[in-house]
Amino acid sequence: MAREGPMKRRSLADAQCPVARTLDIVGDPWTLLIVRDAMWGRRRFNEFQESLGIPRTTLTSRLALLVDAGVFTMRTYQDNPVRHEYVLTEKGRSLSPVIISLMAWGDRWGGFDEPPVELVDRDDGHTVEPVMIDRVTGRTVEETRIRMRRRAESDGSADLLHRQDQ
Amino acid sequence: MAREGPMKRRSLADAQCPVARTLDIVGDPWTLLIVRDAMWGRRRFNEFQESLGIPRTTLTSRLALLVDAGVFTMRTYQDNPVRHEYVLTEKGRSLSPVIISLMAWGDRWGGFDEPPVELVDRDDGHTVEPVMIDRVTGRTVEETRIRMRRRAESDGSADLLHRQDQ
DNA sequence: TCGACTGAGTTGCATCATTGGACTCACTCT
DNA sequence: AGAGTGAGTCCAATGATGCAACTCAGTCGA
Repeated sequence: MAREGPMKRRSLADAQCPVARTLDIVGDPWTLLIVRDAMWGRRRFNEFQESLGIPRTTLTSRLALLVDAGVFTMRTYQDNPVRHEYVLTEKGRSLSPVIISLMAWGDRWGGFDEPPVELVDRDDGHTVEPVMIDRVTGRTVEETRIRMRRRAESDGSADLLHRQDQ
Repeated sequence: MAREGPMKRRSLADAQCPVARTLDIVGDPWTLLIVRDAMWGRRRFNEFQESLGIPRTTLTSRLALLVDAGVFTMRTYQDNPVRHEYVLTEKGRSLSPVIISLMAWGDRWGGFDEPPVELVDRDDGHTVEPVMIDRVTGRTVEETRIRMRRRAESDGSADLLHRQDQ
């Protein structure tokens, strides 16, 4: 039976879930590492390529997608031959909570003896301890019993992340 | 020139970066959606499959990896035929800050008119506003000028996420 | 009691994306 | 002049993803 049309990777760009839409952009194994590297200050093709060991072809397509999605801007810093660097936009910089929570999880569960990276305040040098809290109560998200509620379609509501086992 | 050895997808399981180690587990397009679904209370194969529209083969391998990584536990709720459900472990539940920051980013940049999902406190019903702060100063991560410092190897230090353009 | 259905997969195959390696092009440095 | 560099592109091979159909052990409804 002839299959018709290409088998495209599903796109979540128009999903109703904000998590899905985000993952449509950053939900592949490389993208968030590139963003992390950019936050470390890297901005050139070869810097990313060497630091990550990512295949050049993959990096090319990844960067194109990210520029397209508005996470990076391409700035030409030299013509002839044309060379550009990739700088995070405001949209890209605001991924920092994502990166930081991934880092925190890795620190806790990654099997390190001690966290290999620490965050320090650039001004006074103290060690930053990132936590996600509820701005309203000031309590951490982990200690709050959170329920997700769907707004439109007005039907769903479910408990989030508290043990549902028996 | 004969290529030798299979061309395996690179593994970041032993990377020195906690972000990389985390992405080695959850850095594919489906995994975090499965975890999100589990936080919504889903636990059975078909619940995930229908809700996500994920191919069954992919779901099978994804769940196996996640059980293997300790993010889910498999609990048999019926023998003959054997049926199990997938429940988040403590390790899995502690991915909530990741999911929540992805959601926050999607709400802000996903092009929604209004956030389609909201988080409410299950006890008193108020709308939870998740923010990532520095526990030390209480300021948000976005307003803090953060520098990353590598611990071991003791060489690296770089600014994080503040505009490096000109 | 027979047939339809369900849940949780497995099997088969087609197509897509990622890899690793080599090649290009337009300079620049020694 | 020759080597090096930065940023890619081109290619073939392999692994991952996608779709459809099949299985197997029961359960439901008529």
